[in-house]
Amino acid sequence: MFMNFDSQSKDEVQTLKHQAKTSRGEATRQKLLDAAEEIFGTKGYFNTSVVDITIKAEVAQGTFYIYFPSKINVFQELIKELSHVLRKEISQALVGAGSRREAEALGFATFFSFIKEHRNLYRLVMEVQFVDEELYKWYYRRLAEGYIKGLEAAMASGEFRDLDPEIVAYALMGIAEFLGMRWVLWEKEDVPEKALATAMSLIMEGLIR
Amino acid sequence: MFMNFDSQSKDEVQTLKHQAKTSRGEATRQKLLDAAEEIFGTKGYFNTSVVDITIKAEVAQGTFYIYFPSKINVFQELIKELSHVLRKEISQALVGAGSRREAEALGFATFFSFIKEHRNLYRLVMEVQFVDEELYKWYYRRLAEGYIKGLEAAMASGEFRDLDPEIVAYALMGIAEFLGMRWVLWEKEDVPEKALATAMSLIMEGLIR
Amino acid sequence: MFMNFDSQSKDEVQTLKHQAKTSRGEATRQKLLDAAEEIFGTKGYFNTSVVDITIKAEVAQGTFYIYFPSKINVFQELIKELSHVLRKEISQALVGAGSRREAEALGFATFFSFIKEHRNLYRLVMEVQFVDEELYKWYYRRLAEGYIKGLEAAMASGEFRDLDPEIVAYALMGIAEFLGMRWVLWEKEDVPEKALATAMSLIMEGLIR
Amino acid sequence: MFMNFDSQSKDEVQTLKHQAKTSRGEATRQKLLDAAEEIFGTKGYFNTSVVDITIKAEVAQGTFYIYFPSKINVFQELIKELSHVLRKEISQALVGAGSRREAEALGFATFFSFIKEHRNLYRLVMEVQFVDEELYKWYYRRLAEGYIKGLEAAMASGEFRDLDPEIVAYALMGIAEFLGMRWVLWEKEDVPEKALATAMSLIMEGLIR
DNA sequence: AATGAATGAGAGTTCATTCAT
DNA sequence: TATGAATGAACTCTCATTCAT
Repeated sequence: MFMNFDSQSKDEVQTLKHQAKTSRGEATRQKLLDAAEEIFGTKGYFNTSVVDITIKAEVAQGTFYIYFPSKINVFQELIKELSHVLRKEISQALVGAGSRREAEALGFATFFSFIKEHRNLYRLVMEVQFVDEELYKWYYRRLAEGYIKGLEAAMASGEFRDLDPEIVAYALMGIAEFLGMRWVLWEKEDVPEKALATAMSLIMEGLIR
Repeated sequence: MFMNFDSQSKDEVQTLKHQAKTSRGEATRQKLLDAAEEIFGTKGYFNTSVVDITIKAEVAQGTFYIYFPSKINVFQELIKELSHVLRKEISQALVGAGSRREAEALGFATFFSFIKEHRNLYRLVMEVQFVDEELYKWYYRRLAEGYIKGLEAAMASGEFRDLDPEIVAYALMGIAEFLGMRWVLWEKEDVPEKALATAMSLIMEGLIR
Repeated sequence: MFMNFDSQSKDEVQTLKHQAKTSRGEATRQKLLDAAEEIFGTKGYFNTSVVDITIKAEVAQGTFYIYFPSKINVFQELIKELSHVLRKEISQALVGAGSRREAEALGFATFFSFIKEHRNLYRLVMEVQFVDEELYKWYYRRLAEGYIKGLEAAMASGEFRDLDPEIVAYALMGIAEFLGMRWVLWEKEDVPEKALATAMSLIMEGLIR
Repeated sequence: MFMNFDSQSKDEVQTLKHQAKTSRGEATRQKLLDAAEEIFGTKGYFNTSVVDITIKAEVAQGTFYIYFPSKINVFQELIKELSHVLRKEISQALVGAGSRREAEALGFATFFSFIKEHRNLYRLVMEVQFVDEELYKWYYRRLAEGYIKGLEAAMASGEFRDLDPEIVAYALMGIAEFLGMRWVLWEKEDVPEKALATAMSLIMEGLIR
């Protein structure tokens, strides 16, 4: 299902406020983004103050507002980037998939390693709904799109049964998120092979014709 | 899997601060809880202020602290109650289930109608992790327990294949939450029959021996 | 011209935020208003901070916002009250005027003694245009109304020549303000008899038929 | 009274910080002054930020401080220039005046056309008192001086009655400002002929012997 | 001469909580 | 039991000014 994942869709993250004009500026901007990612991810959006971010980034408070018009703006930017990178990584991972089954497994595995890598930031996704509801829906719809395309193709080719691809997509995202939450976010370890295998066998029976 | 859901487990909600002694007091306390449920659910924990709650409840600011020691405390209480009621409703729904399949479907359906009923409050669950991480894990572990018991029984009886019940439990919860999010919370309507059927057919193939 | 000054017009100053419910609250509110009058009047709107006001009023910062929704709001309230009191004082002063000439002189004198009394606050009027342009025009239009009515009556009765009353009203207000500025605000003393007499003789020749 | 208006008085505007040495520098300086005039005039001193000015002038923030030591300094410079130009225009206008009456009318008319031309900037005068009280008094005293000289001459020659020239000067300035405010600043049009005529007839009766 | 990044003090405002009645 | 006034720390954001290039 991950196969036709949109790799080339253009949801470029826009820098609304400031495209740093010097390399020094660009470095500062990046420091702020990194700091924001870490602290937002650790404490959540509402428990994070702009001061926290600037302290972590080792710049003055005012500097923050040179690069971002508001606290919510960095947050949105991070979520958009998260969405972008996640989908890119998945679509790249699927390139080399030989069989369907392999593709499915690769998709799950990539997702798990992604949230392991971006553990902190990933927790934020669930908080987005309280910060910016539209962005929240956007995130999941975007993610679902990739699944849906892959599912449609598999159904068209006859490999998968005919089921409503959107419903299946949300079910699959749910499985991925919950296994990721339970083993990656809580246990801070890789999702065990067994979990992956179990999930695969669970779904495949239902999908493969 | 919902079958042996613990209906009698004792996670009694404790009122740390105040067990209202008069009926007038009890009424006030309930007004505050109702107001909190509505506003927390609508705006989220961090966007809600204690004043909001007292205004909605039509009492003075100070009254809040007669019944609850802090803002976070009401929140925790609501989540605990949510957890309690949800699990109770599910276990009750499963009582009359004849076959396994029916039990599964009933479990899903009950969950969906529950979050439809408590739409606002339910969104909160995702915010819990940023308010009280332990409570967050407690919530899902508790919910998972019910699933696990049911699954173990079904596996023991030979109806379900032998799979790790915890893994399957989290997968099932993920499916339920995501379909609920997509069709109940976003669409504000019942999860369509089709979604339920799709989910069932998807899973059952993988589960039933 | 001051004669028919509207004494009964109802431009009651509304307390938008808070009608203090206890006498203690009312006292605090008044302390804040007094402090605001003094400090705004001394340093101007923009040079005054809310902290300045609360320090002067000997209350905590937050207390300010119990009684006023914002800094600009107290300011507006003060200006409205200023307008109200000024016009009331003038109209009351004119009650006992026997002749026209006396009425004119009384009007000027009352105005001068008013701005002497409210020296600080009065300077604010000129700053209003940068804070709330509409309020600024409202203030002068309201003041002009009183003049206009008196002038119209005097013209109708034949005592004054027929001139455009609005033009004359603004001319008279200009004279009053500038003499007040020069001798009351700058010199911090009464406008000398001489100035009053000079102004009167200057105008009367032009007005009296 | 406008007649002997000091055209040659030396209140040269000093650039404390920087007398631009190159023509390029001079151009930049002028761009900043123009931008400051426009923005100060539109939004007032306190609502204007240095950044606003530099953006309007299309230069970098730092550039501002090459030419002006501080925000307040440009403001003062603009007010001084305003004072200078206003008085120069009036005195030039009076050169060709044949009779007294004509001179008076010309003075008023010039003032009105001046504030129409410099509408935005002129509003600033009223804000000066909160920015730099001394400058404020200086402005009006300087303006009054011109009036006073003219009045004294007219009184000496016997055309005008003997009245305190300073008092009359402030009265005249008051009339001019208020008619200007009401019809030029608020209505954004010329002071109507009628207003001018009314003002003239009002005053002349009182002045002419 | 000019740029634009950086600073940090201070602004207005909110709000969980406590206190006095 | 209930009220509503009071607190003060913390928050987001602005801005005059300085610095490095």
